[in-house]
Amino acid sequence: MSYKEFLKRVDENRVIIPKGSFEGMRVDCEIFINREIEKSLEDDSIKQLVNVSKLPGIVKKSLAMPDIHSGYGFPIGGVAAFDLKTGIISPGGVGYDINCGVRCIITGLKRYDLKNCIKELLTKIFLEVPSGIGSVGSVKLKKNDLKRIVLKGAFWAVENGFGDEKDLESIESNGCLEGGEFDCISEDAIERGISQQGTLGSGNHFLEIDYVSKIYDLDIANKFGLFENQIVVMLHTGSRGFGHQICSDYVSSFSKDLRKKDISLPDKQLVYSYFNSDSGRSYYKAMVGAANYAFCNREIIGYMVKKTILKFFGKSESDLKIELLYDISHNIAKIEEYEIDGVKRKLIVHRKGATRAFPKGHPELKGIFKETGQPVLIPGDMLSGGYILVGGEKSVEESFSSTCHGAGRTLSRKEAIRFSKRTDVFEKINESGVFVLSQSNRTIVEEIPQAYKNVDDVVKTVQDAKLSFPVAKLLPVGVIKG
DNA sequence: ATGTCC
Repeated sequence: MSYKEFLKRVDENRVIIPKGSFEGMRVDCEIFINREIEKSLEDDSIKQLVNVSKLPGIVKKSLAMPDIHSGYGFPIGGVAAFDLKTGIISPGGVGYDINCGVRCIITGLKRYDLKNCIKELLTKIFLEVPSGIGSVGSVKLKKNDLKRIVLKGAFWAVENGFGDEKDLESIESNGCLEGGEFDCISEDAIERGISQQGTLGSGNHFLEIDYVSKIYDLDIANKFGLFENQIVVMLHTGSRGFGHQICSDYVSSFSKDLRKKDISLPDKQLVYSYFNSDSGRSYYKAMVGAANYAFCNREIIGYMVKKTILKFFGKSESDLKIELLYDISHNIAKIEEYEIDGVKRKLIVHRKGATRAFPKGHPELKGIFKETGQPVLIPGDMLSGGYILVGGEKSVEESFSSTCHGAGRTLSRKEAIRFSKRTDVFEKINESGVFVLSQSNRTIVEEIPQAYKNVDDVVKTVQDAKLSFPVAKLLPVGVIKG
């Protein structure tokens, strides 16, 4: 049986699976996807989306963005909101890399300035920022430091000289979620977290030097300080082994609890606990701790990148104008309020491989972002670069204020490795003119451009659906793949 | 994503 047969196209950018198509569905499923990307939609990710629609307390719809692909329990690219009083919270709805996200740093440099020194500069950054699986050592933490990071997020970096205070207003939730609790985090997680702060990690994590290849909205680009041929840095990482251990601890404890209560699941990976329960609240507090760890991680790495570039050119901060544009989360569950059928309700919104995208005027946005909408940072594959978007006017009502997070995979990691055995994947990279560095060839092979959807098609869908719209397109010059 | 299988 194919899940695809149950898809009904409602407009050029959306398909639904109506409630009732499968037993146990509590709400409709809805995927923002145009006809072009629908061709690469896999049955397994639709099945996962349907499974999510069966979970207790789900509100409105089980949603997915055009970059949907198969994940642990929940699909990546999925958005699911649950009632705070009657609904659940699920580690699989957040992902193993809690608060994985993207940071964009803008500079006063132009493409031309790096023409003859990109390899040298990127190599310096590669030596400065630890990357690769199990990478350690960029900041020495004591247990009390970790405790404070869990509470304070990116602010810890600022108060310890690894960040700038003015950065905080350009980080989603100011770089700190409230309610992190150290006591809800295992000794194993603490042990892993202590050594990994300020490291990039592996897999799809990266640090990229791009140039602005196109401006779509001149007014917003001006407000953001973006201009054509400008050099910007995009970095993508999360909470490393710390968040991973927290996710895996709660997956196993929730799984035991559910077995004890004899509750059957549509998929054993779809473990959950009621938000309004001791175990549910405990996961939430630990998840917030990991989210704060990730905010701190990106702040520290951003600071190291800035220092390295300044030293490389022998210039001062004011000369090179290196500033944080924005820092977003795309693996997180957040408490947000929405009006549902005329009634205001508090929900726990799970965004797994989906980005918050508040439109201009949203009460939570401050300063310049109130006028422009929230910046949304979208990486593509390592050769295609990515986009800077802003939240669009339909996001709040249509998608719990969410949009896509990237290109989305078409090949699993295993499939990418298999593909690489019969194709010379390095040829394409070498011919591209993009300088790629990695600790591991395996990472490159898993992350080949052929393993990803076309990011332009993904962005076109969310733009046409008015969930977010493009401000600038970025193209890579040099890439560090973890 | 991940001390890529305690």
